[in-house]
Amino acid sequence: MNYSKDYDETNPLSIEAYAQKLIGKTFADVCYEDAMKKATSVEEENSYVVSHENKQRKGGLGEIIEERFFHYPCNNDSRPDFDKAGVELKVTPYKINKNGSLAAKERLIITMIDYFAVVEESFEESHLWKKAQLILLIYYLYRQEIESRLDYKIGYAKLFAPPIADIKIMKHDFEVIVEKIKEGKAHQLSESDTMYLGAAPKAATSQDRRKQPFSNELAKPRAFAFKNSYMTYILNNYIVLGKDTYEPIIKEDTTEFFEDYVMGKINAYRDYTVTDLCRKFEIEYNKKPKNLEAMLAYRILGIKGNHAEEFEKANIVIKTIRIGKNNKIKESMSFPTFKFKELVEEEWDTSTFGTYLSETRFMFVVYKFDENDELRLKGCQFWNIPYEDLNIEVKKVWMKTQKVIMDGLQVIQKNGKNRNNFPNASENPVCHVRPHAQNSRDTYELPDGRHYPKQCFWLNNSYILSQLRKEFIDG
DNA sequence: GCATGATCATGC
DNA sequence: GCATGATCATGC
Repeated sequence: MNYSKDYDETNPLSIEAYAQKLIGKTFADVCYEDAMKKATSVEEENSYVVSHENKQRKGGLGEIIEERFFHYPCNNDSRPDFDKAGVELKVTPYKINKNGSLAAKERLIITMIDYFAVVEESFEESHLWKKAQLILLIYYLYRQEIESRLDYKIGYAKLFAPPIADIKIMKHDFEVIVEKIKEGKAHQLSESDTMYLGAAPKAATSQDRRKQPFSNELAKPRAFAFKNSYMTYILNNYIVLGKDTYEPIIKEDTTEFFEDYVMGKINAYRDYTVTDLCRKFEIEYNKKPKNLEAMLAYRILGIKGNHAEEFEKANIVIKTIRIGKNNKIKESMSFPTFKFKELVEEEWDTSTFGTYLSETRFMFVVYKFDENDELRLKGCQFWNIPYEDLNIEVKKVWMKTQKVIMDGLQVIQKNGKNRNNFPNASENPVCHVRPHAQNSRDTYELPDGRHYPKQCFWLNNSYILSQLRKEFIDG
C-alpha cells in the first residue's frame, strides 16, 4: 500500500501538519481508524491492541504512532525516524498539576550513551545531536485514573528545535558528560551534573551494568535526555504558547559558560553586606522578606522576580548558606517533609528524596558573618550531590528511616520533648532526620495510626561545610 | 558548644 | 492552610 500522499517524508513541515491530525485522538482511536482503512481482521487487531496496552512495554505508544499513523516500520538504528527530513519522532506524556498548571511527566530520552563511542565524538557530529536538533513532539495527557494507556488522549503535536541559547548550554552539558567518562568516572555520572541535557539512568533492572573505556568500574547504563524540568518549560513556552514565561539571566551574547557568567555577576558584589545590597537594589529591609538573601541573588543577576528561565529549565534550586564567625555553619539544610505512610511504600531507587537529590542542581549563595555580626556576601557555588554520598550515605539513612517507621517509631517523652530513634546527625556524615513542622500539632500519621510531627531529611551542616570551596571559609 | 527537638513567620 | 526558609531553646 502506498501512503506517500498523506505527507511528504522529506519535508518537516508536511510531517508536522499531518501529525496535527492526531490532536484530540486517543491511541485506541488511531488503531481503530487505521484498522478500518486497512480492513485488518478482528483477531489480528485485538492481538495488536493487547500487546501495545502492556505498560511494561515502554515504547509501545511510540510504535503505534509510527506503524499505525505514519506507516513506517520502527527503526532501531542511529538515524532519525524521518531520515529524509532529519526529524526524530518522540511520543511523550504530560500531566495537569493540582493547581491546573501543565508539566512534563517524564524526561525525554534521546538516545543511549555509548561510553566507548561518545568519547570520540564532538557535539555537532554526535549521534545525540542528530536525534535532538529537530524533534516532532507528540504530547499525550497522562491521567492516573485511566486504566488502559491506549485511552490517553493526544493534546499537542509540534516540531521542536532547541533555541540557540539552549544549544550552547546543551553543548556544554554534553562536554561535561564526555569529560567525566574520559576521566574514568562513568560510574559517577549523575543527572544533576548538567543543566538541560542530562545523563539519565536507563536500566532494565537495577543490577544492569556496562563497561566504560577508562576504568574497570562498571557503570549504570545511561541515556542522554532532556530533563523533566526542561520538557516542562518547553511544554509551557513553545508548545502551549505564552504560559509561565520567566526572565532569562543571559540576555546578551556571551562566550562564557552559564555558570561562570553567573558566578562572575555574583562575585562582583563580594564582601557587600546585606544592608548594602538592600540599599543598592532598593529592597525595604525593615520588613524583612522571607527569602531575602536568595532574592538579592536574583537582583544581582538582573532578574526582577523570583524565578529565572535557566534555573527553571535546569531544575536549579537556590539555597542560602550562612557561615558563622567561627567558620562553621550553624544550621543544617532542610528539604520538603515526607509522609511516613508514603515513605514506607517506596524503594530507595525510586524514592522521592533520592530522586530529588539526584535530579536537582543547587546554587549555593554563600554569606558570612563578619566581626560586627553583619552578613556579607562571599560568592556562589553550583553543586550537586556526589554519586557515592547519595548512593551510600544518604541511602543508609533513608533505609534506616524506612525501617524505623516500619518497626514502629520509638518515642519517649523527656522534659516535655519527644525523643525518637530516627537517624540523627551524629551517626552519619551526610544527612539526618529531624522535625520540620509549624509546631507540635503539625503532624502526619504513622502506619500504626499515631500522629507525629512532620519530619524531613536534612543535610548535615558539617557536610555542607565540607562541600564548600575553601575560599568561602578563610576569606 | 553542639545536637536535637521545636517553632516562628512570610508568602503562595 | 500549609510549605518552606529560618532560627530558637535547652540539656548533655
